[in-house]
Amino acid sequence: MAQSRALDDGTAHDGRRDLAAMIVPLGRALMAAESPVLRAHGLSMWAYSVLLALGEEPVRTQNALAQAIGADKTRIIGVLDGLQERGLIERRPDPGDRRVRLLSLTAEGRRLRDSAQAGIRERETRLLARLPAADRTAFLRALRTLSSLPEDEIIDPE
Amino acid sequence: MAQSRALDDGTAHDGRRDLAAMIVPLGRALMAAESPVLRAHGLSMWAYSVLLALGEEPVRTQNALAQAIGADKTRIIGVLDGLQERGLIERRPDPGDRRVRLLSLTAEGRRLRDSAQAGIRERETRLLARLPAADRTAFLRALRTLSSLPEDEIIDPE
DNA sequence: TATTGTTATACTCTATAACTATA
DNA sequence: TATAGTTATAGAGTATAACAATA
Repeated sequence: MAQSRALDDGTAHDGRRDLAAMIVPLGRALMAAESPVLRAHGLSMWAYSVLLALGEEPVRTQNALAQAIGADKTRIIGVLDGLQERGLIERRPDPGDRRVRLLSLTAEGRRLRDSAQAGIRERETRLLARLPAADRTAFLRALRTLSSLPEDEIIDPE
Repeated sequence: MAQSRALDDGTAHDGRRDLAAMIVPLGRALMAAESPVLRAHGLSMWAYSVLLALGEEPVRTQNALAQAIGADKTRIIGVLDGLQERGLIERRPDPGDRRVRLLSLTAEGRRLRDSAQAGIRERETRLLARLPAADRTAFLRALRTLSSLPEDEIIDPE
């Protein structure tokens, strides 16, 4: 039968592996790289995500917060409990609609988030230093473009 | 207290989010994009990974195959059973050491893999078309560089 | 009746440990 | 005894469904 691939090394087409085959393990390794920093700050991955999301913009409902970080609303309840007990976030009922919880960072939460993020960024910088400067900026620009696309357009690009 | 971030939108430093915060959801979306193609071919994500890994180079032990695709050796046994039953892979004892199983793709396995990969690549191409050509090539080059690093060097870059 | 948050349950995925067969 | 593969068990993580409070 016809052999449609010059080299049978999994790098058909333009000589690369599938995007997901490169990106997913890279993401896993990046999470593993973050983990000691987060552990030193007493934060789980989800807790750190929450701190980041609350810094981005004040969030009005827990459901909205959960969706913003790609989690189920039931998933983050324990996380919010822990952060609140440690005084890193505030969670109080909205006077206007006492069903919803207004979520915000405390000053200490902001400090901890910044400290953890600084450690993470430092490692990222060293990793990115392996790329030529031009590739690095293009990589980051492309990454920002792709990661800001709505998920639908990634799943089914036209 | 001092506000160390000009804008509190989670984009400190060089105006971007954490690498993992961009890459991990992107990887998830890419897997979601692959999933209908794989389902149409009757393949799970792990089964597809196995077909790709066997295409890259013949593998001598199941343990080595599992590690190559980032799985536990116990995790892929059911996957191999299914692929073998469908005649997509061959799995026979090594005559030299009958403990080990020699793993290889059949012609039909190769065909199925190529067909699935073609569908996946087509979607990827449309997605990457959203990037300027220069960014696209730099992105792919950088991605190949980073994803080919040993995991240790990503976790703890010097 | 609908919605927010919560709790309880079930399900999936993954890792660990125990077993067999070969060496 | 050590290793490759397999099976069985247990654990973590996640999603689904039921519940209480408020609107």
